[in-house]
Amino acid sequence: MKRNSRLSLALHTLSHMAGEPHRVRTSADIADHAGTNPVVVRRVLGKLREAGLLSSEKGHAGGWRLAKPADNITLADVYLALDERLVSGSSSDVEPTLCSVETGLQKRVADVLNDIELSLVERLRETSIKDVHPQDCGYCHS
Amino acid sequence: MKRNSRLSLALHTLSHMAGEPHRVRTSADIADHAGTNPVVVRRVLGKLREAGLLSSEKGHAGGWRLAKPADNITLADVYLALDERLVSGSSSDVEPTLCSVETGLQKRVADVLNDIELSLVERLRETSIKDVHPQDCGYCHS
DNA sequence: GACGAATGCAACTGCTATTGTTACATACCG
DNA sequence: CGGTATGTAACAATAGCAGTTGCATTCGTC
Repeated sequence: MKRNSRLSLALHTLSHMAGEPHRVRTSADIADHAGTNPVVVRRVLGKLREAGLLSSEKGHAGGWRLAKPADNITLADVYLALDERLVSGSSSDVEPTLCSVETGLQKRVADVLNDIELSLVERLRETSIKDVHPQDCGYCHS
Repeated sequence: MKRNSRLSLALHTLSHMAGEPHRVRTSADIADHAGTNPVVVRRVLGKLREAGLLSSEKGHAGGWRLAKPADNITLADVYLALDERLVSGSSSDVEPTLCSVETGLQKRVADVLNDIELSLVERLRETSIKDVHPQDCGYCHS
């Protein structure tokens, strides 16, 4: 696949599910549609389940389903569920070997990047999974 | 270094330069302060020079300098100069093997991510390098 | 209870991007 | 000319991630 594949795969799958919320999908089905592997699907979707966005069931008639209404799942939920930190790296990785000017500056740069990160999340919160799903999708009986 | 090192290094260096705009710095100096390698510095700063944010001079008294006033360089300029595309991957990488429903959905997801990317750049345009530099920096005679 | 079908999970393999490093050509200034 | 800087190419080392295989577990159905 390509860059940003986790986020892309998650959005793709969720948007697909938004069309037919009651249908249960297996990771094999999802993997086929997304052009990837069932295990990869389970890895990504597992994170979404931990965040309460999806529910999964084992066994014969098992599979994946939305755990909340599609218009109640925002892109921010997905983004945060995947532990994506696009702008700012994980915090508290300051290198103590630098002089005081540098550590101050590094902290300032990190603060700025954190602000950007927060803005990004706020922006993501404005769009829901339902918004992602094509309005004129003739294949779904939503 | 860590994640987002290019952007981090660029902001760090530019913010440092914003304090003393006239001082010429060698890539060795910058590398020392940033805890990395002169060649890495030249790689990253080269991109910024291509974008017209920095100027460099070879030879004995050479080095790097701001090419524009610090308050005229925004984070968006830096971000775009580095060819960073955090949210949306490079466009037009659709896989033609999928059915029409999937390609439509993929295009929709890509469109949404592109919108987010644009929002991010707009947000970045609101902050300048001068804003990043600490206001109370006693080491700089700005 | 046995069997099939699904998730859950761990381990391993490649691939790719990025950083770090070395080496060398080039340019500028005294 | 010599010293000092950038510019650039080539390579090694690393890290993250997709992909894959294998197996345990769980649930429904026969």
